[in-house]
Amino acid sequence: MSIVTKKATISDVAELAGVSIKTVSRVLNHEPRVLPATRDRVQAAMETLRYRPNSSARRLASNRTFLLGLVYHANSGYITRIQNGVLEACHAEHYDLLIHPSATGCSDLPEEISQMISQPKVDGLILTPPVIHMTEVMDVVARLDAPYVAIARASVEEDPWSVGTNDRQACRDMTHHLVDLGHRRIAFVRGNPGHLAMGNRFLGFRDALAEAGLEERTAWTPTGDNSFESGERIGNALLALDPPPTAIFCANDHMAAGVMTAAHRRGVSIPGQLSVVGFDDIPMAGRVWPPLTTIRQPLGQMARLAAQLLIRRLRGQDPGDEERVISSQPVLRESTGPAPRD
Amino acid sequence: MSIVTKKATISDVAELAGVSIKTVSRVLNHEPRVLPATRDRVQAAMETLRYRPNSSARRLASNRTFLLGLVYHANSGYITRIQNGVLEACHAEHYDLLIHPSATGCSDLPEEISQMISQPKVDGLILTPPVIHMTEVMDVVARLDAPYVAIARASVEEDPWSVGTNDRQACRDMTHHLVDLGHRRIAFVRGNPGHLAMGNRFLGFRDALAEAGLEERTAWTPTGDNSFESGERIGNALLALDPPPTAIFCANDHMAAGVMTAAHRRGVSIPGQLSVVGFDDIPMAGRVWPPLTTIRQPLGQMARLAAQLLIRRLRGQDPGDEERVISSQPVLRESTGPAPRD
DNA sequence: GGCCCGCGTGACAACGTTGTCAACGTGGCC
DNA sequence: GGCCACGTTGACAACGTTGTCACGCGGGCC
Repeated sequence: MSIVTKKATISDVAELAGVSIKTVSRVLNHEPRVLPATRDRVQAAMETLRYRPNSSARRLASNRTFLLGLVYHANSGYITRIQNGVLEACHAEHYDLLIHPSATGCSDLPEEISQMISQPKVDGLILTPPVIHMTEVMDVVARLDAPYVAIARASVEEDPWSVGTNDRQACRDMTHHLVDLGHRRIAFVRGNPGHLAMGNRFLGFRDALAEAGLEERTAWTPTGDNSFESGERIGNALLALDPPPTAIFCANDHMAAGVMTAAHRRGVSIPGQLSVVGFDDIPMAGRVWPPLTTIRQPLGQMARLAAQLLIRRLRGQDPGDEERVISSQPVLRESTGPAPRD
Repeated sequence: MSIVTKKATISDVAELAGVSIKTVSRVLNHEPRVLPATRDRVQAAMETLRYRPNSSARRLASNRTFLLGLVYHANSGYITRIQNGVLEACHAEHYDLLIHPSATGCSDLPEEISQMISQPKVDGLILTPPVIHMTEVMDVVARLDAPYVAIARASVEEDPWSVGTNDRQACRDMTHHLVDLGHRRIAFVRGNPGHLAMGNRFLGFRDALAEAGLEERTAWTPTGDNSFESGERIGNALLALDPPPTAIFCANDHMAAGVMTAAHRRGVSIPGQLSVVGFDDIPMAGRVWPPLTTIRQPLGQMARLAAQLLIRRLRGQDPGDEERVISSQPVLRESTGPAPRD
């Protein structure tokens, strides 16, 4: 028995199984025209020799890379969950993942993407906000006819190669929940204007406001930039109003955390004097004080589905009729409560 | 002028530059024996044709992958910063990154790593805690003689292919800071026992305690598992003691956040009645209430250095004499203050 | 019975680079 | 002047797979 076994190659397998190299290749690639008996013999031989296909050779010969590219903004904060979801799907389909963060103000992103596709370094791209809202990027993708799937683009209806969530409906429901708790002075901190899913969240808020017969005031719908800092700044401004809102709904959790910090600094008690709501359910949401009521965006599921869709696309299949909108669910914690009596 | 230009290949460049394919290859790989004039001509030709080397062909011919593998635990929470640091270094050296999360209880990690190396899918591995503390994993790595660099292994001295931080010294300093604030009843929440860097943090705490002439009590040095939940549980237990500690130093920020939540629930004011300190400076640390005093672990820098080291290793070079211990720095925020008078 | 078609298989040429080795020219040294 | 060493270059064969096409064989159809 040999201690050092040289790496088995496809022709070793072919020889042992008594077939040609090509037939082994067919088995490897699950091609249909192979006799079951032959297939078994080949598979047994692969097992015996512990054969693993050489990915570099496959890449060169097939002109594919078996890699998906994940393009995201370097400090998005959500990336871990997305990445994990994508990896699950990749693993199941024997793809690997190449990750490509884009730094802020990195003007060469289109060029870099162009190279990833045409080099080729990846077979397809998974695009996340805010990258999907950068027109230069989407132009390049379209020009190269690069296979992609977008996560959390504005509307899933317009682009069959995208997955999203029901931002609008979820925010409408949550707003009604606040109304039911007795709140009448409800503020909404809007997110980054370029980010279309954020726009949908605001629309859901307005839907509910209109349905509840509440007036929408400009002073109560300020716009942040999705950051904690903007939340803190805007929270301060809102709480300085007279009368101040009794509930502040933020388009994401980071801004909600900022609002909570502003409230704490001003000695405003949560939820006694002020209810705060976020969106996303980032890991931090349940770990701040008080635990934040929010809406859980199923990023992991969305990402997994996105990767599956992309692989379908790479195989030349249809998007399929699977639901591409995955519901976000309310998570009621302790940052919300009945409206204070005036 | 052609709209659709077929992808330029190395022989196109060779033809245009009037040299052989091999010479172009030499220029591409920065081999020394090329006349400057020739080099310039080739580079000009590459520029003209917008030539990009085909990574699949390079991989096959050179038996390298130009990929580094990042192995980490799926819900480590620190991964984003590490990943970004690694990517910076990769980008500079024209490497790409393959990420490989390991789920809890995934017993096949050794097998998967073995395949990554021998397939080959990656040229080398960057290993992070807790993976570096799994003996089965490290056995496989050693057996395959796989090039790797470890991040935050126990001691950098023992393994030249590792980077770390000064956990012990930083914790010693922070403990002295608490003593200077007048604290005498200081608890320390220890981290996951298998995680050696966590052990060093505790040692630093003990150093300072001894230096300050304070007694170490078993009841005040409980052990958690690095999670928020364990921090909350242990915080509750510590605050139920009589007398309770006036300061709680946690081996990481997640547990510190748990302790803060326990304190809030019991109506214990921070920092009025209790000072809380963490370690890591995760993004959340500055965004909880009150903002957490902690120690910033330079994960990004460590990761960048790790990737650079790995690439050196892949080139057959020495580790070099660059400092492989990057200092963690105290970050004084609002969760710490003078000890309450009894 | 001849024809055609489809299934299972194999021979052979790609794929675009890098590694090996040999060839060439130039200059220094005996 | 002949020889060797060295710096520069090229011809050619790898690298391990997949794509293309052709082949043989059996069965159904007229």
